[in-house]
Amino acid sequence: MFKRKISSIMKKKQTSPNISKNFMDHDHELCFESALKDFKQHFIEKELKLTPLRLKVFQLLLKDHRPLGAYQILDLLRKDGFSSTPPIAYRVLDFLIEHGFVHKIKKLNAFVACSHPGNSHSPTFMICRKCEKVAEINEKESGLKFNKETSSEFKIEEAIIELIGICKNCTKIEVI
Amino acid sequence: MFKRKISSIMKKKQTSPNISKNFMDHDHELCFESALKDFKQHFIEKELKLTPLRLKVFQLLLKDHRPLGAYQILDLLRKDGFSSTPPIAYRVLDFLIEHGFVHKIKKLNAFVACSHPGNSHSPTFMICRKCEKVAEINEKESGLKFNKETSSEFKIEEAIIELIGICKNCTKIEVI
DNA sequence: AAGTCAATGTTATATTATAACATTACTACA
DNA sequence: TGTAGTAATGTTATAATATAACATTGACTT
Ligand SMILES: [Zn+2]
Ligand SMILES: [Zn+2]
Ligand SMILES: [Zn+2]
Ligand SMILES: [Zn+2]
Repeated sequence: MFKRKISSIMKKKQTSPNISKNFMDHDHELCFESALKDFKQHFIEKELKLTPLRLKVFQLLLKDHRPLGAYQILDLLRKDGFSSTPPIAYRVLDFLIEHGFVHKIKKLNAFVACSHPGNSHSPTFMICRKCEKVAEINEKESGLKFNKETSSEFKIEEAIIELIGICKNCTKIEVI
Repeated sequence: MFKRKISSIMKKKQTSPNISKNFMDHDHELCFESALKDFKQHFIEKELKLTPLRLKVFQLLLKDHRPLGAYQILDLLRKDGFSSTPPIAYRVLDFLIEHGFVHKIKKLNAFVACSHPGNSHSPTFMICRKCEKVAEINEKESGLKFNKETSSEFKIEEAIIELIGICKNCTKIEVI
């Protein structure tokens, strides 16, 4: 009976994927460390060079699920003693984007750490205009699909999908 | 029997919406004039002021289903004797966007004439990276939907959806 | 040690967009 | 008919975002 209860909880967790974790209270220290570990692991697997600059930029982007603009990143780099002219940020960001560790949010001209690094993918972003946090959901989670018509008419190579609105947490706060 | 044939043709036209007309050969003069007529009609209905500048910018955007950047528009305006400092273009574009006559393509930092003016909507764009033309499809045509999970987790107010790829016409050309 | 190469640093500039204020030209109505 | 109000356009300056081109560094190779 006890076991059953646990398994029921487990099941509930699985069927309700935590797609908006980023917006809600969560153990962000754990979240941060886990993402960082993943990041480092991918560098090893792909035999990429993890330099202090690349690490620093990724850590900055992991801070709080809020995207950072290139010039915000430069300011933060300056504080840490790195060089801080525009190409520094853009080059590192290009590298991290190319290898799937970072995405650019077109709506904001800003950058976020990828939530599913390693796999190339066409992510969908939810952008809360209130708390300004961003969550990335993958294709399966979003339930997003184009109909046969569309796919037969146009060979899709890349999809930019950004949803702007209000997150669950900010809705909750609004009601109070 | 003759009537029947016609209605069958009509039906075929309806069930196969011409969502990628913009990419294919078509009577663009008709396309242009029809869009322009619509545009003018909406100005009357909404009691907006159709100035020479607004008309000119919209006409420029109707030219060939290719988006134009603000500074491209300014160059074209200059040739027509209009003033051509940045705020001129951005203000007119803001106005046209606000009233649903124009959209901005984030991927390209460029602007296109709306294909379904009058109705506020969250359009989906198909952007051909080869011929650089753009087609707008509405929600029903795209068959795009988010699952219940997503909509319960996040209150969507605006959706930016841009599909980059190769259009039907450019695919055809590639094969040849 | 000299050569190679990727990463970072530096300088300059391109591209996209907005702020702030001035002028024009149409409307209202005194 | 003049003048106050207002929306549109014009002007000047500058902000924000991004890239080109070349120099330096430092690790690794031979
Ligand atoms: Zn977190
Ligand atoms: Zn929020
Ligand atoms: Zn046309
Ligand atoms: Zn094409």
